[in-house]
Amino acid sequence: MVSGTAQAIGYSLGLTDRQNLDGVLQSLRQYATRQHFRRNEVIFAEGDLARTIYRVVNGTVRLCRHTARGRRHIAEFLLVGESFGVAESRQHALTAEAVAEVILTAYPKPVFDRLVADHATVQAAVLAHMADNLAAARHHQFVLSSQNAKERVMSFLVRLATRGGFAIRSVELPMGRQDIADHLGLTIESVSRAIGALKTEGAISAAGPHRLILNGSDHRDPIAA
Amino acid sequence: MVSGTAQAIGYSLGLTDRQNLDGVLQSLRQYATRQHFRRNEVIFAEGDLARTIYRVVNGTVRLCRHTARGRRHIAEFLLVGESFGVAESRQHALTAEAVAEVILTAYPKPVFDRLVADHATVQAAVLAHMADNLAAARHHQFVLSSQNAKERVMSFLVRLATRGGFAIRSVELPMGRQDIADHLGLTIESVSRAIGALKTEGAISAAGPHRLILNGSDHRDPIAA
DNA sequence: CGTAGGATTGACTAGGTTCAATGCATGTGG
DNA sequence: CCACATGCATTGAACCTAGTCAATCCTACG
Repeated sequence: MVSGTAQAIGYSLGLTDRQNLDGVLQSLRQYATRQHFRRNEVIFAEGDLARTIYRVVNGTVRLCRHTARGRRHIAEFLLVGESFGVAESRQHALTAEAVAEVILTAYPKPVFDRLVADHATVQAAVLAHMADNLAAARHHQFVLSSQNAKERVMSFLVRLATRGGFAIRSVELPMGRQDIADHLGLTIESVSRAIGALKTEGAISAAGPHRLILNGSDHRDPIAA
Repeated sequence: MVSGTAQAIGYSLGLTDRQNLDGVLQSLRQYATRQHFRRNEVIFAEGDLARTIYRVVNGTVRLCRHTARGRRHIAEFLLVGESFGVAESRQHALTAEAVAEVILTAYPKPVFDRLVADHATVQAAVLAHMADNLAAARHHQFVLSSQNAKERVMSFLVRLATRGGFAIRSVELPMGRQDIADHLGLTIESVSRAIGALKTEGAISAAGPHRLILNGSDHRDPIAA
């Protein structure tokens, strides 16, 4: 995911930028295949054997869990340039689905695992990747446990906007309202109303349901606030 | 200097046998110190430099985050035998506090890091440890986003009871109601009412506020349910 | 056009929070 | 040994946010 920690570890070990996870995968490009998935198509399911590591070339992926009672929780969205399936030891703990049309690069896990076993710098990259995932998961824990509907939606928009680098004011929402709801622990109606409220407050503006603009430099971290 | 020493230790102790994190820490026991903290004492704070890895010898630790508005979120509790501070690259992302009197074993991080860098089996252990943490964090995401007050409390009790091994019916709650509330995203009153409701339903019984008994084999996984 | 799927809005309800009071231990000083 | 204070936990009542159920509105696409 966003590789803040990866950078830090990389520097502390005197590595170059190529030794983050992307660089590692790059070095496996001769083993890579390109895969294409349609909207809502399952990439792998919870419990499947983990044979492949993926990197998003285009589109958006959701990592989710379905309950027998029909409830669904989306643990994470993967955007362009982000990788998933790296941490799994044997089986996938979550289901991966294409939010919309998705193109992925697929790397065979055995080859990757061998690279990990043989190179300390690769191991550091994997550790950093997992540390990033853990930090993201714990941030989301905080959002879910301590924020109301409007705050959750705003946190989500800000995180989307700031993924992978510096703040951007214009946010594209590749996923539908139901996906957002299942990620934030809300209903689709509450998400809609929260977005509406943020619009009337002037915190955001809309250029269609899937394109929002964050107004003001008010994107302060709700944790610090 | 540190590097050579750590490597020598690794070899001399036959690290291949010590595949989990506990075994790894065990091999560092000559560098370990014992630390003692009182109830509510801060072990390290968010933002502190990560110099030490801890293992709980006795008592319970909470990993939490305090906001400027006075809200608090407890990401995780650490019980006897569990380790924390392993994942941190440079700074601690969370604050660690003693829930009650706590005794910890402290391992200097530089020595540990050196061991990690030099031994593939140690790296595998650290990766497994982080994968466990990530799985726990994502499970908690699910609890927070998809369950109501009673379900959250029940999930919490079941997880406490089944930590580290097989199901136990009698659960000790080392933490107070406020800690549980801040972990589950509820208020102290809702936790109290949920426990009361579970008692009248017969799902649990109480032998004092800090000792509960889980009745029935009804500890079904709410995810599968 | 007309249809279909998603998004929005409205009215009502329910579950959790808030505020406030009471209960129940433990500990301390007279 | 009792009286009181202190810190949690529990209980009660009013309120409010988000959920539920249902209708309507878009907008993209045959």
